[in-house]
Amino acid sequence: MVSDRSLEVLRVIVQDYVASREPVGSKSIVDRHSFGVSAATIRNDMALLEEEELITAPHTSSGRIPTDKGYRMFVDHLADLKPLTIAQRQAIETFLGESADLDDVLSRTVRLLSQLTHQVAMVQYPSLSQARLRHIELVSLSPTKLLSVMIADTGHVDQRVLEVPAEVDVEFLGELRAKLNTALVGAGVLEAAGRMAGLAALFGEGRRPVVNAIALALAEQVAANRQDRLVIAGASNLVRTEEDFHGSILPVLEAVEEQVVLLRLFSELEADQRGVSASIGRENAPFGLAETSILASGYLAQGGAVAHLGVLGPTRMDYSSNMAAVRAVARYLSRSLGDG
Amino acid sequence: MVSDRSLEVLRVIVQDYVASREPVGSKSIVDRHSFGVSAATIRNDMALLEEEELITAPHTSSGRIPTDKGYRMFVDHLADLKPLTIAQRQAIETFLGESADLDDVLSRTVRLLSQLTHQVAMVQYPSLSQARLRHIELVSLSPTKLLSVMIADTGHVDQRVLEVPAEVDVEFLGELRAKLNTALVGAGVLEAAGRMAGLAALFGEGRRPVVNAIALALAEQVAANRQDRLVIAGASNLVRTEEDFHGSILPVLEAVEEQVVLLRLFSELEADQRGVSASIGRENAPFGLAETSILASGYLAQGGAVAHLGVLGPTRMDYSSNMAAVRAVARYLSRSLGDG
DNA sequence: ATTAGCACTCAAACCGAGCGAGTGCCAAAT
DNA sequence: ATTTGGCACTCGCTCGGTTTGAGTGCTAAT
Repeated sequence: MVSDRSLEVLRVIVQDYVASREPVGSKSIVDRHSFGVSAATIRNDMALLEEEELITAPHTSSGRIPTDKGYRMFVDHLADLKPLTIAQRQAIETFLGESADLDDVLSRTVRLLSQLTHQVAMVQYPSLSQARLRHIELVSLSPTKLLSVMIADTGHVDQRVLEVPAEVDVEFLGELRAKLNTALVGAGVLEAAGRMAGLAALFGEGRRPVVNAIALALAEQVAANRQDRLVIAGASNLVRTEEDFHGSILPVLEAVEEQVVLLRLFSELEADQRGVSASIGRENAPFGLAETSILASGYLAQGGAVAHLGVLGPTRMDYSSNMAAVRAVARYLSRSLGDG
Repeated sequence: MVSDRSLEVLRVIVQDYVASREPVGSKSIVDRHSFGVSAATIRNDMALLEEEELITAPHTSSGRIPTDKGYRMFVDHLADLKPLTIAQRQAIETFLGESADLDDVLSRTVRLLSQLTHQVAMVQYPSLSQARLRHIELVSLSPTKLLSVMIADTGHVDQRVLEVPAEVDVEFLGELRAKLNTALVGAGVLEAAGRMAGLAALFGEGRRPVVNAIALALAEQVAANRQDRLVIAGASNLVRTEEDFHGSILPVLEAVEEQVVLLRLFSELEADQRGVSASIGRENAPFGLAETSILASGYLAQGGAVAHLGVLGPTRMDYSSNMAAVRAVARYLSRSLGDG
C-alpha cells in the first residue's frame, strides 16, 4: 500500500523532475525538502512507488522519473493549482480588456494563453450547433455569382461565393434577401437547413430552379459551418521544449497543423471538479501523441454555446501552473463573451 | 578569372550538396559527373571558386559547400527551373480546380505549395489598397452594438463589432445603411476613409454625434484592413529540415508566427526575368533569418490587385524545383483569380 | 593547362579507464 | 514494524588517446 509519505515523495519527484529535467534521486530529495527522514527511507518509498508503476528508472542505477500513471496521480490528487502571479493577472486584463470582433477576441486569447503557459495554445470557435441565424446578406458579385454572408447571434460571420445557374437582377436579389431573412432569421442552424427546402414555394414558377440552387448552396454552407475550427498559437514553444520529446516533434507539429486530431481530443475530454481536464502522455497514444499532454477547459460563449480551450505540450510540463492558467483564461473569456 | 568549367563545377557542387547534405570533394565530383578531367584539375577550379568566395571548406581538409554568394550565383546564372512532374501538375489541377471563396482558394493554395516544395509556404492576401468597396452591411447586435460587414470587389469580406454611443433603432439603421452605401460604394479604400468625414452632414442634427462615431469606427476598420495578411502552411517542414539550420529553428518559427517580418521581406523582393525572386541566407540577416532563403513571386488577383506568394526554407534547399513550383502555383493562381 | 603522386590535415569514430550519482540490500537501531 | 547507516555494485558520462579515411595543397612531370 502506498503510504501518505510515499505520495508526498511522488509529488516532489514530479515537481523536481519538471523543474530540473533530470531524474531525481533519494539524496537530492532529502537535500531539497525537509522530510525528516533519511535517504534510505525515501529509497524504500521509491521502491514502493516503482512497484505501483508510478515512477520508473531510466537506467538501472539512476534517479527516478514519473511515469504517465504518476503524472495522472499527480494531477488528480496531488496538484494544487498555483495561483497566477500579479503580472499574469495584469497580462490577462490588458490583453483581453478591450472587446471587439469574435475573431479578434479569440486570437488575442490564444496568444495570451500561449504566453502564459509557454505551450501551444488552442481555442475552439464556439459551436454553431446552438447558434441562431441573425441575418443573411446576399451581394451580387457578377450576374451569375453571389456572395452570401451569414451572421449568427454568436458573432460568427461566414461568407461564401455562390454560383447560380441564371442571372440574378437587383430586384430579384432584393426579393430573395427579404424572403430568406423572414424565413430563416431566428432559426437554429439545424432548422435553417430544413426550412431551406420549402423556400422555392414562396417564389414564382420561373424562379424556382434558381431559388432551389441557391437554397442548396446555402444549406451546404450552413452544414459546412457546423464543423468546428481552432485558433492556434505558440507552435514555436514546441521546439523550445523539444528535448522533452524522446522522439521527434514532427508528428506533434503535424497534428497541430492538421487540427482534426486536436478537435477530437477536445471533444472527448471531460472536465474534473476544478473545471480543467487533462489527457496525459500515452492516453493520447491512439492519436499519435504519446509524449504529449493536453489540458483543456470549457468556456461559455454568446447564445449559451459552449466550446473548449486549452494547451498542448510535452508530458513533462508544469501542470500546476498551466492548469491554473487554462482555468483563469477560460473563466475570463466566458465572462467577456458570455450573455451575462 | 572564373572559367566556364569552374562555374560548371560550382553548379554540381550546389546540386550535390543540396542532394546529399554533405560537403562535396573533388573525387566524388569526377565520379558522379563526366567532366573528362582529373580530380586534380577539379581541385584547381575549386581553389579558384574559393578565391572568389563562392564555395568554402567547413574544415581545413574536407569537401566544399557553397557560400551564400555561391547560391546567389547559382540561382542567378546557373539554375534552370526543373519542370514540374506530371504528378505535380495534376496535384495543382485537383487542388485548385474547384473555385470558391477567396479564403478557401488561398488556404488550398498555400497547402498545395507547401506540399510541392516541402517547405513553409506563404500566400499574401491581395492588397486592399487597390480594392473598391462593393457593399457595406450594418447589422444590429444589441441596441448599442452594430456589426459592420465590408465587402470589397476583390472578394474580401471584413467584419467588425462597433460600439455606438446611443441606441440605434431599425429605421435609423436602414437610413445609415442606405446613405453609407450610396456614399461609399465604388470608392477605393483610401477615398472611402476620406468620404467618411463628410458623412454626418447628410443626417439630421440630432444624429450627428452617433453618425460621427460610426464613421470614425468604419474609417478605422478600413485603415486596419489595409495592412496585409498572410496565410501560412507547412511549418512542420521546418523541423523536417532542422539539421540544415546551424543554430536553432526557434527564431525562424517565431518569425513565421509573427508574420510581420515575412511581410516586410515580401515587400522588398523584386522579381527577376523568370518571375521568381530569391533572397538568400545572409541577405535576410537583418531580419534574423540568416540561414533561410525565401523564394517569392507575384500573382494577380481580382481588381488588378497584386500580391505575393512564396516559400521559406533553409539556405540549403532545392532552388531549381522550388522556384519552378512557386512560379507554377503563382501562374495558376493568377489564372484562377484574375479578372480575365 | 593538366595530371599523377605524395605528404599532410583534421573531423569523426572507436576504445578503455576512471568517476560519481544513485541504487539495492542487509543488519543494526529505534 | 519502521527506520537507518553502511557498503558493494551498476552504469551512464566524461575525457584522453588512437585510428581511420576522405580530402586537400603542393610539386614535378607531361
